[in-house]
Amino acid sequence: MAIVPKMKSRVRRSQSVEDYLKAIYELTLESERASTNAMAEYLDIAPASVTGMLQKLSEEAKPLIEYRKHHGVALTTEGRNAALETIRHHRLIELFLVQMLGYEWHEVHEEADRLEHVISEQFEKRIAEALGDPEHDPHGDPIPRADFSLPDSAQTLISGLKVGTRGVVKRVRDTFPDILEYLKEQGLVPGSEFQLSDVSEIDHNLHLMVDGNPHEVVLGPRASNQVYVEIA
Amino acid sequence: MAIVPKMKSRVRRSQSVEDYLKAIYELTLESERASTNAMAEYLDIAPASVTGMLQKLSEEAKPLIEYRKHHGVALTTEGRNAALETIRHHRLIELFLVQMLGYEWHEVHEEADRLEHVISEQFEKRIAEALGDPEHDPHGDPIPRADFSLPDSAQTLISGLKVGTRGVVKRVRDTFPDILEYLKEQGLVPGSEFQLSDVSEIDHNLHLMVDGNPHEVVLGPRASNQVYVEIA
DNA sequence: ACTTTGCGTTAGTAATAACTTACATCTATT
DNA sequence: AATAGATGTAAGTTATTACTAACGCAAAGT
Repeated sequence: MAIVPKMKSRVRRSQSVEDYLKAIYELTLESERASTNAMAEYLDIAPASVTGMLQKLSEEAKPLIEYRKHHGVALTTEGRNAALETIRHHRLIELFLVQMLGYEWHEVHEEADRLEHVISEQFEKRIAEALGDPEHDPHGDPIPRADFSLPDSAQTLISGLKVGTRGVVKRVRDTFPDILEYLKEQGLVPGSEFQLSDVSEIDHNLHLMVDGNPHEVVLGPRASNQVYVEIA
Repeated sequence: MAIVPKMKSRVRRSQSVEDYLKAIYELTLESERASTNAMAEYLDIAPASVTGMLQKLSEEAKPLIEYRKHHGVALTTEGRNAALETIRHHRLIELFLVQMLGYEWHEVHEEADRLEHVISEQFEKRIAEALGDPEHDPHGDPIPRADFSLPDSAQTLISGLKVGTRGVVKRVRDTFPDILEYLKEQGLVPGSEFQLSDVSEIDHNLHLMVDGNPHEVVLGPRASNQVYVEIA
């Protein structure tokens, strides 16, 4: 019998499971653990369904998550790596769609959300190569490397800046397509330079002048918490 | 309320349903109707499962299939179009993987089988454009057009030729990956010229000389029924 | 026309992943 | 410490899509 080279043959996880892992990863960037309700809202699923899935996942032999009743959930190292692999897929696909297929910046999220679960290691490798092993996706989010390490990325939220500050947009989270579309219309994309002209203390609105856009741009808190910058 | 332009928003069919429709399409190229057992074998599924799915599908409001107990199944016009759309996806993706991502001819089938179910209309349009609205995939299979019409394709099986005939390989069905790999090794790919040197009446083996390959190539019936040619 | 036999169907079950409804528990405030 | 309101869990159901085992139909031979 021929000796077949041992492939790093990824364990096939269901689309659902991969989505749960991604959600936990994103939510535990903010706080230590992700609560059941936060998960339910993030995934647009009933809280009871989340409980069921978390129990199932945490009872497996080599658990991907660490779940404690009434005290939320966190990822194990295994789970974190699995989440990063899916996120790597997602972000590589987004860049691929923009660079190689001419998609617009704001059109790629849904497509990537479906494709990320079905592409092979080979596909991942080939688009990474074709794109020159990129470190950031079209929104400026860091693309996890194949070894699960993360490139540097902007951590300064635009909502925390002082009036008068000049800066460059580095990164816009892609959670809400409507926000993406709005920011694109206003010229607020990674690379745009701007100056913060005013901050309203009452409603936390940001007023800014974006280079190349003659009108003032107003960002509510929902939008301004998605935009990361580098101070000029 | 704003008037939203009516999108040709494809009905989302499950991966399973799309696979059933593709199978019926392929099998009804040979005979009028597809039998339950033939479907089961083609899809590698138990016959009872096939019966269940066919009943479910045929009881829908606008059925995609026409099913008669004990007498097999055929596609309705709706079903045929749905099958052709999936097949269009599959074949466009295969060509895309070869031309734009450097896949080998025989590596694309599995990847396309997964991707064909999840790409959007937009993705389909963009790769079709990028590839110049191609009419044939890397195996020479015709790519259905967006209006469900089919380009011409070779219909002459190599297994029907007389000894001494010279011809050009036009098309190799991609149902069995092992056959594909073997044919590629022997240099029998679309475009290859050959001469049929002998036909064994006993075991129906074909013996041929392929231009560029010094050795004689032998094809059993399983392989030779997958290869279509044009006579020189 | 009768029977055989293979093909197809029915019936009953399982896994996955969602749901709703009703109940339990935790936490913050009094 | 008691308790209201927020958050979480349990139980039971649904939809898909597969399975096995056992029975029924139909086409072909006698």
